[in-house]
Amino acid sequence: MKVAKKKKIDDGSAEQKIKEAARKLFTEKGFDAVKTRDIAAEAGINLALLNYYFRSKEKLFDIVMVENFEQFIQQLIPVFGNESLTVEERFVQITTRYIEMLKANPDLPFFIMNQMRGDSSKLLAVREKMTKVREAFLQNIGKNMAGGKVTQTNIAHFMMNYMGLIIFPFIARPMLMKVNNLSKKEFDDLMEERKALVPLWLNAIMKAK
Amino acid sequence: MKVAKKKKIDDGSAEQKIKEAARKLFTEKGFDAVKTRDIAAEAGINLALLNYYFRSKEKLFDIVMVENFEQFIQQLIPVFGNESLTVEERFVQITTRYIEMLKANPDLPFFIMNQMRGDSSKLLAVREKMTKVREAFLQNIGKNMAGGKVTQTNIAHFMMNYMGLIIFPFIARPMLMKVNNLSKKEFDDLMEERKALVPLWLNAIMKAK
DNA sequence: TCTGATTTTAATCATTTGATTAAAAAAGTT
DNA sequence: AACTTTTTTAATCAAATGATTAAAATCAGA
Repeated sequence: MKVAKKKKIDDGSAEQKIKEAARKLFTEKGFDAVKTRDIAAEAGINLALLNYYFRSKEKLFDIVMVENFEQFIQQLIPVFGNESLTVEERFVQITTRYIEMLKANPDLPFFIMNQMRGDSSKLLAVREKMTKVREAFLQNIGKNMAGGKVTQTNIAHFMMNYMGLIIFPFIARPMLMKVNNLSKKEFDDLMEERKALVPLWLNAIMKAK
Repeated sequence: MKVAKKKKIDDGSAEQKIKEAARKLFTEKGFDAVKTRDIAAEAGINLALLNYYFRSKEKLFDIVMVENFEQFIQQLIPVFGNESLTVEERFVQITTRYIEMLKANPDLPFFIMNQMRGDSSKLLAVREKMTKVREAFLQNIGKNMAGGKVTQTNIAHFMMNYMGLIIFPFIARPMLMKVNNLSKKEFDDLMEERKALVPLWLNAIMKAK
């Protein structure tokens, strides 16, 4: 009677476990830094299973990437298009939602920025989504702009500022936590504050000069 | 006098060429994505030379990293400490200098952020520099703050905002260029504009609410 | 020019890493 | 149970990769 009990506590299918492990590691460290054996270990499965289910490391990564891009962009469009809200309300709502999402996925922005460098061949799948985001911005910043009219330049600066205020803290999170001696909770509290502050600041920026 | 002519066009010693190639590639793509053979090829030298001069890929990377960190921080301290300038003037000058430097080294911020994640063992060499930056900020934002007094929270938010406005565009540069269809020159022109705009915006933010 | 040190090269090694294979184990069907 | 299919494993492969070595080329000083 050797393996009478056989620990089959199997939380979730192997396929699912692999995908989750891959998502965690890839998002955290990027494609090159993660080895297939790391993923197998993290998922607690045999290395061969990875190739059995996903054919290759790259295929697995692609899946993770598309999902991550979706999550990164997802939240923006619906709110921006909501006609029953004033533009200002939209920005408050977007900011709140977005920071909320980022608190749960703090490594996401860095992952995205990392992908946007490197080979753009993979980005075909997400290119149209990017365009949509730009259009959403375009239709929402017109009346708030200082001069009153929207230019190419305006839009670019605005995106940089808005995304910078929301996203940058998460990209720089490890540095900010080290430099300012912040615990994870303290960092999250700061982000919580920014839900209300960023729209305020953004308004001040647009009115400035 | 044998080798009077000898094609010794040799721009720089092999050691220098290796370091430059390494700096370029590591800064662009990170440690894992760059292979020692890539560096050798880029430098136009034999692979063994890399190990002859620098012992290992990691040693070479460490050199590049420390130099990059120096460049990243360098410019801040002297200006922040300049007593002959008003605080506002300091921010204008820092912003201008910093954007100038980043235009010449657009991949630097991403490299730095990338290093701050990952193993913090290597960061011991740059830790004190980080602390200095924080102190410099601390001594320069007091009087401009809305409430008049500086708190832990204030500093952190301020760093996020200021660095976000200056640095984030360079981190998101590939994305911003794709989404907004910007040429390299157009991007640089935007950055040029921000030299004057960021201090303005920053002021507006601090006064806001 | 000769000699010894330095620099560079080609060839090779050992490990890592992504992937495959053949077979065992488990689950499902009749 | 008998079998068929699906899932999982251990063993192994081939290529990529960081590193080393011994010898060749170059250089510096007499």
